[in-house]
Amino acid sequence: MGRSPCCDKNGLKKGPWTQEEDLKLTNYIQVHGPGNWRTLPKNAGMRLCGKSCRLRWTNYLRPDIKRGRFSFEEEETIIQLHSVLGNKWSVIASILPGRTDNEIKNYWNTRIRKRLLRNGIDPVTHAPRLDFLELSSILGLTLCGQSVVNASNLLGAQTLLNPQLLSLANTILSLKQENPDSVLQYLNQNQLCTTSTAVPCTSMINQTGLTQEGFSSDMTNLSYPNSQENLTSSILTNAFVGQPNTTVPVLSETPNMQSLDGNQNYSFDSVRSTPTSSPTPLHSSSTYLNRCSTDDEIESFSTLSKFEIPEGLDINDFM
DNA sequence: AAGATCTGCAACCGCATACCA
DNA sequence: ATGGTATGCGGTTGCAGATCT
Repeated sequence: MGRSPCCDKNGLKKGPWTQEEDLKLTNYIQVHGPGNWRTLPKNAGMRLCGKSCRLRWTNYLRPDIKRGRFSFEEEETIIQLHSVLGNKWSVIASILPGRTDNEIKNYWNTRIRKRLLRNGIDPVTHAPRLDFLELSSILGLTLCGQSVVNASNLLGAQTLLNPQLLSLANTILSLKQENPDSVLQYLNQNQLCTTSTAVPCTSMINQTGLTQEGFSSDMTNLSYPNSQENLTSSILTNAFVGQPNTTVPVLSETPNMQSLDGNQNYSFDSVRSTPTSSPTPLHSSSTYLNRCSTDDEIESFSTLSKFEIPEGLDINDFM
């Protein structure tokens, strides 16, 4: 079956949208509703590709889009869902109300991914990067007289994965394959993506088939008066990392590993991934070293363990 | 101060799949 | 069953503004 062009490209405007175009599209959709994107531009009196209109609407003009910074809870949720779902941005977006798949994808690629790498976590597998860790360990022994990482602890990293969250993700994925519309229905039914009234965790846990096993007793009585999305993300967050008996791998931080300028934050963005890592380079130029944003310095990563690279070690020498 | 480089994000591209005649 | 069309999705690109040298 041949692939047809999404639209007749001749004479169609491309590039950034103007205010007038936004207004036209918004007004048209308010009257006629979204959909029928192919004919929409013509009917709305615009010389734009229907695909472009759909993208503009879903990613920017839709009234239920939440703009602005991602909250810590949202960020944690994204990381945890990504560890289970991979690059299923649309599924992740369906669990984060008001966020679009494009926004989440961009946020992942520009912020989270880099931070994971900086903390020695492979953003694809979400496991510690053994190639780097082994190197770091060896060099730590050699250069500093101590081991930087405990490899046996690293092997326990997979225990961070909560089977309950995995089950939820599986359910969502299965539903999506059977009937994409049922995903939203499922999420709404189980109050996973509504912004209406808050519901105690116990309610949601029961409705989603999650048992209380693995949650602290405090968790089951929590309610989040401000927003349901916080509840959802917090539950997912805690479901993933909050297991009472989970052994979180701890990578020792060595105080003698400051850089010469006293900056304790090292960037590992230029470290090449393991073969199982993302084949896509973070950036072709790989020049993110020593660019720790204020945000990065302020924000803490409760689920991530940091490790440091021995002073004077130039990773590029081992590339 | 100015050019170079980096960053974040909107938008584009092309493939996959659903839908329909 | 087949083939054309519409839509969804994920990867990638381009560019404006920020930051660095």
